[in-house]
Amino acid sequence: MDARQSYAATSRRELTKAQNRDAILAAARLVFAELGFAGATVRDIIRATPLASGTFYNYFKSKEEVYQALRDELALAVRPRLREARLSATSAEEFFVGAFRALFQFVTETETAPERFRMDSPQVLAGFAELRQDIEAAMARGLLPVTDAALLSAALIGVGFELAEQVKAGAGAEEMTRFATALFLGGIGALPKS
Amino acid sequence: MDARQSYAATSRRELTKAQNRDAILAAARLVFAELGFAGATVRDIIRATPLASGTFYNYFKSKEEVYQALRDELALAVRPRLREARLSATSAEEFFVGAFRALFQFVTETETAPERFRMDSPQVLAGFAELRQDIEAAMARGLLPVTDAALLSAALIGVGFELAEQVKAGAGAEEMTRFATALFLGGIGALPKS
Amino acid sequence: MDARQSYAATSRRELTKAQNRDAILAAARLVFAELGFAGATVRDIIRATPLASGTFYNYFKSKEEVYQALRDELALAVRPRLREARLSATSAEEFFVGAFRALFQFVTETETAPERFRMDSPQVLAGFAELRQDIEAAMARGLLPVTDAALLSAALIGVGFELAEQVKAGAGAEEMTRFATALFLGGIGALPKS
Amino acid sequence: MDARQSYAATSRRELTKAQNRDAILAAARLVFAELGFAGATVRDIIRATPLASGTFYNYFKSKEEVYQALRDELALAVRPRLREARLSATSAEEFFVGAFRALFQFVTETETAPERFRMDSPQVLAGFAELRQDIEAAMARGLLPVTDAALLSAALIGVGFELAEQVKAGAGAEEMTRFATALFLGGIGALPKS
DNA sequence: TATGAATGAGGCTTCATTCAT
DNA sequence: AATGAATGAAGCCTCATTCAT
Repeated sequence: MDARQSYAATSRRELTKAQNRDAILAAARLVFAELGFAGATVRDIIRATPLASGTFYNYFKSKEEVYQALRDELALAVRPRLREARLSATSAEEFFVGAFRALFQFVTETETAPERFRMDSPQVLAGFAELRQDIEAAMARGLLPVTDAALLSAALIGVGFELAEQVKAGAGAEEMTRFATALFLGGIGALPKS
Repeated sequence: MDARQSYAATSRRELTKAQNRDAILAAARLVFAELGFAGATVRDIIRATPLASGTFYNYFKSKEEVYQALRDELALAVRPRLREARLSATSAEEFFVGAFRALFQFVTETETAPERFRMDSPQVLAGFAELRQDIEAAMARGLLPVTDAALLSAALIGVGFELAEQVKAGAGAEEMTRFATALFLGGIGALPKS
Repeated sequence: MDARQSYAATSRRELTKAQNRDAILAAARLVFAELGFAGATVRDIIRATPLASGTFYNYFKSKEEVYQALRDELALAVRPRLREARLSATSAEEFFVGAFRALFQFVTETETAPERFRMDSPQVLAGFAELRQDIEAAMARGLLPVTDAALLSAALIGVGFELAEQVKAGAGAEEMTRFATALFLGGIGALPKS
Repeated sequence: MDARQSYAATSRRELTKAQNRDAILAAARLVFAELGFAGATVRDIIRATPLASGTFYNYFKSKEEVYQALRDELALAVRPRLREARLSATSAEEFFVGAFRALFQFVTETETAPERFRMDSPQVLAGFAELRQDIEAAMARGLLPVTDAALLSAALIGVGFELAEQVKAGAGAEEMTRFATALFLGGIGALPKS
């Protein structure tokens, strides 16, 4: 690579740097989603990019690190949206509609969203903790009836993740939002007749 | 099996054999729960027993095989109980109480019950299919209001698994049953005040 | 096993002892012939008998030992016959006819005779050395023309083993004897027209 | 390939690659020769090189594969030479001289040539079949007297391999060629006096 | 910085052999 | 002596990571 090329090369290289990182993250998303963390190999990931195996380590120190980056990326993207929706609610209905809609829309946007994998990651657990705090706050504000916040939180998470799977499988985010909201507001009697 | 027979029929050898198999299964339960299928190694499993590495293969042909055995064992144990509870219900309340109680009691009895990982195993999927059939049948019988059975099924699964985690963490099966049932029958307004 | 049976059992056991040893040897013959020493496993051998794996070690200290026993058995059986045939020869023709016939008949009798495997075993090498001595003696006696005994010996061995394969594949011992003898006595011009 | 190109085309990297592959093949040749296929371990092979265990698998997918490569390499190298020698013969003497000389010279050149082990590989069997065809063709052309081609072929193979061992042990290729040729042309009476 | 071969720890599994019954 | 499960060394191979180019 001679001197004449170096300037152009430098800027192209910077572009490439960001692109490479993204390429690896994108590939990792797919691979982890399909095989899980332990089942996926770094080779699987780089094979899904045009890069060489060594290049992987220019961007991430280890397999563990991409995994973290990926989860952080996801959690950092959803958590504020969920938070926002819950905090701005002025009624129980708004609380549920807002939270579920934010979740399901996120799932619709991101191909490989809230995975079932590794629900014990720090970011995910932090998200759960936030949910519980928000529920407690909503109870305090009189938005939600007072009950065991931990259990209500768990129920929301269960229904949220399970219906998110339906969204991933093609169901409409709005429809899922309506269903989940109705269930939490009034139980089976309130569910949309279909 | 009376005393005279028990010695001959269950020689020390056979006893050990059964104990070893159980020891491996128990260890596998723990290890798979902690690390997932791909993350777990056969060494991890045998290290959690007093046995030697080769002994593992006297009982199971491969890591896959213990995993299957574990799955089948669990699913075969819960599925009939859940089924029975749902089929014998004569009201919506009985339907939910029966099903949730069966699940949570099973979790209480079995130390390491319904894992969150690998919900895609044949036995588990079959259990999900059964649930949906039973819901449809209950709707037909007029027990449950008519709504999207797939979604109601998903919601039940989500809440069931999530509260099962609470049970594993020490919550009472009866309390969880009451909470979940109340939620499905009447939504948040019906939840026990706590 | 009570006292009444013990006498009969004792003699039956002795019978069994010899039978077991033979059963193992017979099985080993087949297995080694098919898989070679390293490729064969003790399990392969005992699976070809009605015995249990541990029993193997009541008769042979190791896999190596059966292998030795087998080879010794074979070599001890052929070597005297070959020797006898060569020493009693009074002409070149008798020398070759006698030696080849002894070899090919032995192959016919024993299903799994002179294997191609492990030609470097002590017993086999001893047999080769004997052949060479006998050739030298025959040269000294004027039976065979004087030439390099080592090479003639090698040629005999090569032809002998190769035609023995034909015998194992179904060719007649007499026909092979005629062919080999003719070749050594007069070269291709002397071979039987066919 | 001129000097300017050679540096670029054969980078140190590529050179090493070729060298490593050769190192593995050479080691495998020795190890298989000594222990046979089943007896040899991949560890044995890499221990005979300065490489690491994993490196083996950068060059060959399995133990089977090196073995095949070795076989093919040898057979592909000798077979055409043997063929050529036999097909161009215009007399029985040329037939034998040509074929034996080609074989023994090959053995001289290649350190670890025609092994005695595993004569049943496809390539080796193909070589045997070729020999037989050539013999039949030579009979048809009147070069060789008509006799059982399979048996003559077997005898040639036996003598060829056995004397090849002598060559490997230090005997001269020409001397072995003379000996073998004389034997096939005229039997023991025609052998060189020594 | 990109490359891709080299590395070697570690995974799964087989098997000769031992040993309690 | 016969049995067959237990043992653990050792085999084959994969893979995260390093390193020379």
